[in-house]
Amino acid sequence: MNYWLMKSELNSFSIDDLQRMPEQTDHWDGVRNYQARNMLRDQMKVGDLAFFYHSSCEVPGIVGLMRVVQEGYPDSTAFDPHSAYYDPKSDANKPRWYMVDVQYIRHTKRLIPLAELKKHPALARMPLLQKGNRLSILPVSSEQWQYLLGLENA
DNA sequence: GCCAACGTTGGC
DNA sequence: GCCAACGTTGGC
Repeated sequence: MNYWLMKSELNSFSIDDLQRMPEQTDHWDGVRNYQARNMLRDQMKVGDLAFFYHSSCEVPGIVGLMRVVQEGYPDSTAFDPHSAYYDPKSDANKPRWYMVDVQYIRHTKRLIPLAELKKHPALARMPLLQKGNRLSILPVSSEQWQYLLGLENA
């Protein structure tokens, strides 16, 4: 079982949006980075857990938990000329981009800000905190996962 | 295959 | 709005 952190811009898709979806489930579409694509396509498994992370907002940070409920399959928005994520070079017969389905579990007890994560030596190795890392899908170790859950009550 | 130019991400 | 960091594109 793997752990992940998935970023979404607050004003494009928030954890509240996910909670409001039917079955509190949605596909995580629009990822257009090959490293992230590889994780979506090859590594994320049903039952994996992920933190929901709000980016590009006043206080970026971890806001909730979700579960992978459908493994990687082709991201249909890549084939839709009307989608903001349309990629004319992605061939439906040989899909370039993938998505998974995720289900809302709960909000964290509080927003855990990025600035706070940076203060914890135990988290220093998190890919999220590495300089220049812009990936929207990031792995989290089980130790880091447990540690982060502990911060909820801090 | 190199690399300059350009676009995007995302914190601040 | 700024800008650092990184990825992608395309000419050569």
